[in-house]
Amino acid sequence: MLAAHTDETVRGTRATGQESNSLDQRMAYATVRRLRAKEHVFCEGDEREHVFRVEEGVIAVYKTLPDGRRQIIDFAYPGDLIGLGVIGEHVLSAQATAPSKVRCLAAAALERIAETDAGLALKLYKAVCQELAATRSLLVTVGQRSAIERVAAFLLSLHRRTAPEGAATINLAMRRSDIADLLGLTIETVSRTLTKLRCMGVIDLEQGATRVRLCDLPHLLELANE
Amino acid sequence: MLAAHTDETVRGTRATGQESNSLDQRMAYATVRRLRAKEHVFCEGDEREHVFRVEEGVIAVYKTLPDGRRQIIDFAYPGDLIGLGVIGEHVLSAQATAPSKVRCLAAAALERIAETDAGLALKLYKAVCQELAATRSLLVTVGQRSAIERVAAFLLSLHRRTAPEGAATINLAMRRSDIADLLGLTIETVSRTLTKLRCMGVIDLEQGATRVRLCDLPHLLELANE
DNA sequence: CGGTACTTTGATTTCCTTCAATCACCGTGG
DNA sequence: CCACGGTGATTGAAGGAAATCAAAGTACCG
Repeated sequence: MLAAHTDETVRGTRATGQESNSLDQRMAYATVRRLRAKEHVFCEGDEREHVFRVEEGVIAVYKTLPDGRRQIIDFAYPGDLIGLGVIGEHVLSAQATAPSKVRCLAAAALERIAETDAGLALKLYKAVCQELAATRSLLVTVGQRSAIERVAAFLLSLHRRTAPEGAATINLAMRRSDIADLLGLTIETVSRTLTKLRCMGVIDLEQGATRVRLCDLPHLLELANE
Repeated sequence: MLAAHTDETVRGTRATGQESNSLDQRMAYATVRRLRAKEHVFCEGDEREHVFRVEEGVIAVYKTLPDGRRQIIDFAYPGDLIGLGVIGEHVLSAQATAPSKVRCLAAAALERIAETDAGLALKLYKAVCQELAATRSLLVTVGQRSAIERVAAFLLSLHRRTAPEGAATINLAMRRSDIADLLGLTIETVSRTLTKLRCMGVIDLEQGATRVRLCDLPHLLELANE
């Protein structure tokens, strides 16, 4: 936890607008890149030149094992930052699961500024802390929960992070295989679990399995085990 | 459960505003707390007053679910910081798995200094990035690997983080239940897997199952799948 | 339409968990 | 010194949750 090592994704800080706004300033000048579904933002081994902020869509940040198994570390939604904290090469890959837009920031410049701008450095710190909390939460889910608990927890976190206030319907914007690789399950198990939740009356699947209506949030919360 | 914080006065150093070594400076004045095996450094829900640096022993940082299941997020070894990046209350618990010593730093003071000291802020940022990388690596292990791969990966990471240069023997300094809760397995599976590794001639168990000699590192690396 | 990519559902297998018993280690006190 | 109780580790047998294998169903797009 000390020592110099590399690192990657980070969730965006809430747009405070106050304090040091070096980050926001640079955002305004950054170019936007459009991505089709399945297109990569960067790959493991790529030189790390930019930090990205998701503007639209969903970006899956993941790690692949030599034999092809894949663990998705996080889905980045609009407002989230990815690519922070890396020295040298990327150790993770990032891929759009749906058509997306990202804003590109020169990484070197950002960190050079942070060396003298405590406000910006603190902002980066907070952003990474938030990302760490999310990763820990996923670790608990994957390490301790059953399939139905994992899926319930995933739906709830998606709801919390992307649904507008009060909306009960969430847009998956990703395939079953993405959910499976996030939760450490297979696509078959994800599919079976979703149908089980539907039969229980907790959720409803709409529009060719891409949209999910959370009919019974309390029950879903209970199933997720907090 | 609240740990007694009787001996924790951090002697009054003033914020020097000096760059890179504010952290080390404060370390020098911080008091050391001794912990017995199983004693808690802090618990979920405790007010977060300090950041700790492990001086000796092993501290397990973990999260418990309402029904008692436990996921260890990380083992902190000498040199590691714990308790960073928390606002308000602790959401995790930290417990010594063996007799340990930690150095206590006032969290509020540390972060107040970071507000104007970019060097310190950047240091905190790097430390959290480091921790994030470790957590992600564990997530990949727990989400994708089989029991034998998990145990092999654990032994290797323990070796990397704690073994002196060239040493092939590692000291577990924790129970099977701690390893199980880290890897998302049961104590029985951990035990069986260790004996299987012993039968394969990859490791050797010494001193009442608390020390492990890694006889065949290349094979272990292969088993861990990178 | 026809083809592709993705999802769902079913049958079977596997790995890990659960339950249960035994064993080993260690400090204590008779 | 050794019987003892307690904690933790190991081992075995049985059961179960999810993986794997296989096939059919469904949406999408040229």
